Amino acid sequence: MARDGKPTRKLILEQSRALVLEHGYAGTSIDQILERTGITKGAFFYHFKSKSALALALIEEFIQEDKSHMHTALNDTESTDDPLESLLAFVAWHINAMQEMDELFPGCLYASYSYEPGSFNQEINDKVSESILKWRTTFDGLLDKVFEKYTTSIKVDRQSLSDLFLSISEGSYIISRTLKEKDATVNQLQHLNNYFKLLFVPKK
Amino acid sequence: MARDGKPTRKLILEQSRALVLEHGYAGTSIDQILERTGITKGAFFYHFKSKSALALALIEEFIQEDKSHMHTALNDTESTDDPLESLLAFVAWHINAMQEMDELFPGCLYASYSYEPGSFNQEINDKVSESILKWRTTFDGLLDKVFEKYTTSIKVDRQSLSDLFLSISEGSYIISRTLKEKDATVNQLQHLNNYFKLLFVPKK
DNA sequence: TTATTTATACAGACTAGATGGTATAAATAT
DNA sequence: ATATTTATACCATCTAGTCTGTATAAATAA
Repeated sequence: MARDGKPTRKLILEQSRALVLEHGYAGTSIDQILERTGITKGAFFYHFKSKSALALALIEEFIQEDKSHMHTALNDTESTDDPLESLLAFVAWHINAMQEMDELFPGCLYASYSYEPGSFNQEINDKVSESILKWRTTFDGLLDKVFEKYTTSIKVDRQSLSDLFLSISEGSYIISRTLKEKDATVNQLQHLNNYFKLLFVPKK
Repeated sequence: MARDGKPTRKLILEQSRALVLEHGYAGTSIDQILERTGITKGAFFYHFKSKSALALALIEEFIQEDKSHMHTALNDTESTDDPLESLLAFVAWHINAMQEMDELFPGCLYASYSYEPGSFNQEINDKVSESILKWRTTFDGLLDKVFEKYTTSIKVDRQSLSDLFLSISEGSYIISRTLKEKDATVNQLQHLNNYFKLLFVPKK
């Protein structure tokens, strides 16, 4: 056959993601990508038929990784008896993952894309929405189990509780980026677990 | 004297902000701005000597508005005796402001700029950082007073507590934008106040 | 074995249009 | 009379995307 193109494709995706997170998608030119990767235009357009095809591949890869982490976290933290323990462990899993990173978190493509939706087609924007919703439904599942055995110490809005993890995560990424504070996300998510601990009390 | 240019400048800033929040800064061309405002290139470059001068003006105007809201909120909510009440009222002020909007919140320029820092010069990026820090120090002030009269029901990290408002706000904006759910921010911030209520207990 | 084919992977010049920005002269408003 | 705005032509550079050609390596056939 021919030489293996996978490393090249991987290199393009890696460097493109980094560039997009620093300049935005529209602010990232193909020439910049070529410079950063050391490949040529021919190679780039062999792997991606257009810039928007790259945008799609970037978000699809990011979504894959995101889902993968989510499932790993779910599997690693499902407790047999106590659903609150599972919930706290799930959040703690992500806290731990963040803590183990030795560099600043490079940023979330959902947020990046969401602040320039006009640069993308419907398909891409829909994928971002779906991914956000996936987080909501995942927490819905975890919280439903908690509410079977626990009640809340004060009255709260049940629905929006499912979005709090993503809210805090995304918000903390922005703080972390602008202030270049690596531990921002870890600290912020810890408060989410504090909230859960204070909020839920065993039924009866 | 001569005719007044202020309305034109205001129009440029208004429409540019909207465009930047939808396409990003790099994704917004001057031609797009001309089309949207109905003015000509001559008029644009009469008011802004370059595109980056517009970027600076946009963030400066946004920062002004942000500070103005912050001060109004502080003044409207300073309670004489109870610092916890002030804190809760300060958050509630923003919840209320969000609730009174009849359209979807168009987005935060801090977040927009922070996801394409490579498009801006140091001066602009520094202004964004400063603005984020301003929120931190503001909450530091409010929380310091709370900690004089209250203690926490569980052990928490005091420092990062000052960033939680901005974290939740920024994160909820992203959710609100992608899912086009107007009330996301209101609901998320309510959980912050819930947390504060549960966390703080009067000293002795 | 060796020559040839074939599919894949890449190189780099080239193009048409977009981009930010300039220049200029006339028109418009106060 | 002066600041503002229009209208339009223009420029250098950047942009995404195309094109033709070439290198690679495995499969095939002699």
